Amino acid sequence: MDLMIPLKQGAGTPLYEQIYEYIKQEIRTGGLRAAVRLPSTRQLAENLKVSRSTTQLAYDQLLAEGYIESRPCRGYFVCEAENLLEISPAQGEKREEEGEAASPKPGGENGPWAVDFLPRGIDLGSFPYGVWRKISRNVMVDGNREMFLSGDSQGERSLREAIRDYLHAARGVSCQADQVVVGAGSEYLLMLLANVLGRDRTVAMESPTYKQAYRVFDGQGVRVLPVEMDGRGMRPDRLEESGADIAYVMPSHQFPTGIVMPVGRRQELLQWAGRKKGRFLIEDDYDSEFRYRGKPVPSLQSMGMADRVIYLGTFSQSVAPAIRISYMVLPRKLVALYRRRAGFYASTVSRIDQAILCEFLTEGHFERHLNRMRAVYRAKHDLLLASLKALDGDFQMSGENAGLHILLTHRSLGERRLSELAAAAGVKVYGLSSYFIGEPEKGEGSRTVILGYASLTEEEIREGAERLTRAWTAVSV
Amino acid sequence: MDLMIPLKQGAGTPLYEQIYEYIKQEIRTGGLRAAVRLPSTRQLAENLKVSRSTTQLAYDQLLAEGYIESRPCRGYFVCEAENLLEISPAQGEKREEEGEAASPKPGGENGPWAVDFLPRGIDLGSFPYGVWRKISRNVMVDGNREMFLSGDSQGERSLREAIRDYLHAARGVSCQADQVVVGAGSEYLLMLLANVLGRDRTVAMESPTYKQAYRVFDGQGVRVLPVEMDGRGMRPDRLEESGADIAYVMPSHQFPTGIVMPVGRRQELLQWAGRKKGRFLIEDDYDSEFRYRGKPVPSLQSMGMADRVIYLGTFSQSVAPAIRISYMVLPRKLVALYRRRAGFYASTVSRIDQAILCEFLTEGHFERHLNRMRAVYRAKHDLLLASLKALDGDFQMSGENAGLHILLTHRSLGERRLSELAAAAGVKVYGLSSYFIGEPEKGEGSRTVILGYASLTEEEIREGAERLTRAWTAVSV
DNA sequence: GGGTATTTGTCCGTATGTATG
DNA sequence: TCATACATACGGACAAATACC
Repeated sequence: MDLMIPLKQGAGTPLYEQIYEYIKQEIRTGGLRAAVRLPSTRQLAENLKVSRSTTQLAYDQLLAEGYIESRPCRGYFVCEAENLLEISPAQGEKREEEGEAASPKPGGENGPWAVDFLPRGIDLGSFPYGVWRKISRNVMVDGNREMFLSGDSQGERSLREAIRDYLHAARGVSCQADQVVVGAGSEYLLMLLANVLGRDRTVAMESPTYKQAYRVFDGQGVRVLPVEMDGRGMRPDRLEESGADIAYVMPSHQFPTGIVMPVGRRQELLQWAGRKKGRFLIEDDYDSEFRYRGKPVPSLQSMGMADRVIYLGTFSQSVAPAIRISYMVLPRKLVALYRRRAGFYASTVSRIDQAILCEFLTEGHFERHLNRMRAVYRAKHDLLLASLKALDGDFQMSGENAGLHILLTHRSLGERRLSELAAAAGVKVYGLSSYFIGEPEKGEGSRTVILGYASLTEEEIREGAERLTRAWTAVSV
Repeated sequence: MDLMIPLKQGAGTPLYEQIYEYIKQEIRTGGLRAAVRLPSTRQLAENLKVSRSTTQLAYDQLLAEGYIESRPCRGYFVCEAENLLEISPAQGEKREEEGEAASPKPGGENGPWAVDFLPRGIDLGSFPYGVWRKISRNVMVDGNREMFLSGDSQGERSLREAIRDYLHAARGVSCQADQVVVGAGSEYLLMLLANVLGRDRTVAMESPTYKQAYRVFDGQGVRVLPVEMDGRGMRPDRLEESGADIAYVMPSHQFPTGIVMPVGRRQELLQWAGRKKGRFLIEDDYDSEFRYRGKPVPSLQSMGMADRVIYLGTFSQSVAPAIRISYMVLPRKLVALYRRRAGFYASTVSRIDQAILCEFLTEGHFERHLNRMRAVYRAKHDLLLASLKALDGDFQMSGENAGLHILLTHRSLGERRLSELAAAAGVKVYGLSSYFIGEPEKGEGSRTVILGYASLTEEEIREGAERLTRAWTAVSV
């Protein structure tokens, strides 16, 4: 006997009921004739990958309703079913439920610091643990055993489609799922890119920039050149002069300066890319999810010339760092090259995790989560700015419309001195200089510190701001 | 036979588990020697004053893990258990739950093939889904919110320690946790290695070999040279001639040839490595977990000169491909270099997944799983060999003491012809030639096909062997 | 030496405890 | 508190092997 019963875990109806319904139908429709022996509870349980008592429950119910009879030590047998009345319940639907929960929770320790304004932190207090756990449970039900087999090297199709949909809706990025590559972190994807584009390349980077990206390129043996920025981002003239054929930029919210590249500059960059064969822009759209003011900035990739832009995004910042799932969108013409040069690398992300994230996206949890986080971060952001009001005279603030950190530039004191003063007050702030590549900055950059606030509680922000105000005003005077 | 097993009712551990543990220890310590008959379930039940199903459950578990075998109507007998894994954690055993169940089950589709002897497959039928799910639930409880933050870039400390313990116990590898690097797949770790060792290197590889490793090195811009093998593995004289400074080898069970490198050859390789500064051996210990006969082969890393050996292992094969967690053990002196050149890469494995795997290891589930899988694979292996008996005259078999595939070399027909004949019979077999790097083989290698059996059911193996026998004997005559 | 009682692995239905939401 | 699902434990029925008469 081999009953193939399609089971769906977490689908409203309990497992035993699905089994019960299935067998009942089989008996009624004659698929199972009288006196036929059903599979034993053990057999069936093993076939269906459920516990024995689940099949037991189903059989019990069938037993109670007279569909089957039990002969101890022999098995369950289908009854003569002549007078089984067909009660078809009108349409009794039940069960829906959604099951949500979770509310903000304070974070943890800050090491030796009273307050640590760590950049690129994240607030996990509002993370929907419950939802994540629930999805993860659903993903791992036995019906999904193939989850444990190896999957698509480019990332699960369903996840890539979900990412495409999200990017299209939220960032205007236009692409197909086959252009999306999923990997364990942006750094890994950049390594792949080095493979795909080849190492005899020169990458232009903003300075200061996201140092990790620089390190990856450098570690991969790719030449890296810093290219001068102005208030609108990377300067196209300097880029042209540099001789680079790839430019790594963060147009929507440059890290760490927070500069938002205006449309005009974007178009200049795109023109640069289009002028010669083999030129590409790598658009790192890190933390574009968090804008508090002004119209959302369209992505470079969405401004035409999509065949020159490699779009890079991550869920480390927007979902949770531990998740370690990032993605890139390759231009059509690079997809084939990717397949040839890097397509043989098995996906670095667990298929299970991909499935969890996919459901998180498609069921709308991600959107809800982003909205929630935007509100949370905005509150912190506003609070920090308000709490630092007293520093207005001596400092210039920037990067304050988006992102998860702000920059403070003092009119005279250097970042070293600022950090020391802050440290003496038990507060850790970060100098800008460590983000420069090439020669360190002499001007404003050398008098600038970064304050990340994402991982701090409101209380910590207040306290940190207060301490900083005290520490920095005492000297400035 | 009179086993006096001290049982404690209501002591946390279930009765059947106490029985199981007791007998397992007896077998391991030699108190119960091979071929000895155990008391029958009834006898033992009566002696211990428990139900028969209690003793039954205990025996079932021992059976699944290969400690004992059952001969119907005659009794249970202790197996030859030379290479049963024993990970003895230094001290404090705890052990809570155990919860195991499930036995081999058919997989899914084979595409257009009736039977597909895919190499490097895996049988997930016996995977302890329940345990994995449960652990995963435990890991994600609210107390563990920091699981969602980013963790150690080298891999979670606790996991690295668990891996060290396992390697020490099972493979004799001696190292500290800080030498262990965890990453999303061996390929990724090889990419890191290219970073650490530098790209102006020449890597010697066996041919045929694991093609993915070759592709990674090649893609990373590292020179790769095939070095001739003989029946004992890579030839040291040819290695010396080649001018390579790194040798990638699979001593314990070369893929795909299945050659086990004898101790003498190992020492020659170690000597080669020691002769010049900067030379390293990369020991890929892929599938070393699965040996069926003969004494377990010690790892290269454990033979002294550990400072010249980079040990590489994975859980993709032994746990599940989707898990995507691999590890490498760096020589002490490379650790600092790793930190400098690749330490800034955030870990590519989700912290959550690491925690799950860690508990899977430390709670002994991995050990049990491996023992069970060894029993499962050995049964398939024996079945395949027995089913192919008729081919003995025309074929030579090799690689039959370990691993998850065997090699068949025909006395005259080429692999192309062999594959075609098999395909005509609806069976997919794999030619050896695609595993060669450099010029393709002319001799035996060109008449050899690979049959992987891990992912096949016993029924499929029987059927596949039958079809192959028909297909190949018809022509040979 | 051939039939029979016993032993044995195996399969079975059943009952109860426990964790979770 | 209840529904669901899983874990543990019990003992009966049966066919094949074996021991015994």
